[in-house]
Amino acid sequence: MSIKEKRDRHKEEFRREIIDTARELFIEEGYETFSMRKLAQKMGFSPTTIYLYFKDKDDLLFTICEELAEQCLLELTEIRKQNLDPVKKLRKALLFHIKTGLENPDHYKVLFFVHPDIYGSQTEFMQRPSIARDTHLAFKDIVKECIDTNQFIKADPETITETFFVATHGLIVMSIFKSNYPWIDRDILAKTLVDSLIRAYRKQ
Amino acid sequence: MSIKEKRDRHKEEFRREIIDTARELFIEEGYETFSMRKLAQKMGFSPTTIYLYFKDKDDLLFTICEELAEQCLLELTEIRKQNLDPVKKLRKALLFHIKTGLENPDHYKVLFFVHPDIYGSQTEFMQRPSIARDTHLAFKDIVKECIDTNQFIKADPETITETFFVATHGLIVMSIFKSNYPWIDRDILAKTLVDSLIRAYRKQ
DNA sequence: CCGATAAACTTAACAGTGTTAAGTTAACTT
DNA sequence: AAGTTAACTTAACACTGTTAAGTTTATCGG
Repeated sequence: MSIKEKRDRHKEEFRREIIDTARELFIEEGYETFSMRKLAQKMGFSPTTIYLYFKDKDDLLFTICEELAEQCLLELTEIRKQNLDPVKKLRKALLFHIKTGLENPDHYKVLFFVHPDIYGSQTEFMQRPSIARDTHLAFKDIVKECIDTNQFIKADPETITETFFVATHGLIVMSIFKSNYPWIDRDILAKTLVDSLIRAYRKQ
Repeated sequence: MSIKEKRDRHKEEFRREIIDTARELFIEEGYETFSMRKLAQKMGFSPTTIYLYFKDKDDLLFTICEELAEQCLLELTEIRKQNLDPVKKLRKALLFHIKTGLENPDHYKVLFFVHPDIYGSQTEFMQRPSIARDTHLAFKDIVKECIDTNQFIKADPETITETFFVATHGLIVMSIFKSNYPWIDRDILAKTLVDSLIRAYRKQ
C-alpha cells in the first residue's frame, strides 16, 4: 500500500503544482487571456495532461479562486469573533468584502462570472457545504447580532444580508469592469455606500 | 449624386438588416454563444462581409445594445418630466433601471461587460455625448431635485447618484449571472434595496 | 458601347481556443 | 518475464474572431 500511497501523494503534489502555476499565469495574464494551452506550455506538459487532474478550464480556475475565497472567509470569521460593536463589525466586514474584491479582480470575476449555476437552489446551496455558503452565513450572523442588540430595526436578516451583499457586489463589479469608474474616489464611494446601507437599518 | 445617394441608402439599409438579424440571433442565442459566423450564415453572407459594416464583434453588439439603452433613456426622461414627488420619481427610476436590466440580461451584459474602457476618464465621459452619460445625468437631476426640495439631506448629488447606481447594478448583475440568486423574491429585494437607499438619504 | 475604376463580396487562411479519442511509453504487479 | 495499469502525448475535432488577397459586379468617363 505504501507505493500506492506514494503515487497518490505525488499526484496530489502535481495537482498543487498545476494550481500554483495556473494562479501565476492567471494573475499575470488576467481572466480573458488565460488559456489551458499557455498553462501547459509554461509547465512543459501537453495540454491534455491537465485534464487528468481537472475536469475542465472552469474547474481549474474555480479551484484557484476558491482558495482566495477561503482566506477571506477566515478573515471574516476573525472579524466576527472580535469584541466589537456589532454594527462596527458589519461595517468592517462589508468594507473588507469590497477591498478584497477590488484587490483581486480576476479571482472575483471567476467566482461570480463563470460556473453560472454552481449555487443551485437555495436549499441546495444551504445544505451543501461551500465557502460561498459559509461566507453568506457569516454575514447573516453579524446582521442578526445587529438586530438582536436592538441597534437595527426588526427586519428579516436574510433580506438585509442579500440587500447589503448585492449593493457591495455592484460597487466591486462596476470598478472591476469599468477601469475609470466610479468617477468619485473609490474609497469614498465604498464608505458612503456601506454607511448609507447601515443608516437605513439603524434605529433612530 | 443621386446614384451615390441611392448606394448610401442601400448601405444604410443593409447595416440595419445586419443589426436586426444580429439582435434576433443575439436574443435567441445569448451573449456567450453568439458568433459572427452564425450571423453570417443566418444572413446568407460570408462572415467577412459584416466587417465591411462593423469594425468588429464588439462594435456590432454594442450598437445593438445601445439601441435598447436609448429606449430606456427615453423612458427615464418621461419619468423625470412627470408631475410627481421627486422622491417617488427617483424610486420609480431606480426600479425601472432594475426591471430593464433583468428583462434584457444579454443586452445588459454587453453594455457593462464588453468594451471595458469605453467610458474613459470622467471629463471625457462628460464631454462626449453618449447614452450612458445622459442616463447618468438624468438620474443625477432627479437626485438634485430631491435635495433642492429639502426631502433629501444635503449631500453631494454625484456621490449619491453613483452610490445608488452601483447598488442597483449589483442586484441586476447578481440576478443575471446566478440564475437562482437572490434566494428571496427578486421583486421584494429590488424594492427593499431601493427603499433602503432612499431611506438613508431622506430627512427625518 | 467599351475600357478603367471603384465598390461589394468571397475564398482561404492565420492564429488562436477548449476538449477528447486513441495511441504510446513507463512502471508496477503477479 | 508477461500482463496490467497509470501517466502522458499525438493528432484531431469543432469551433472562435479576423484579415489579406482575389473575384465579381456595377458605375463612370470618354
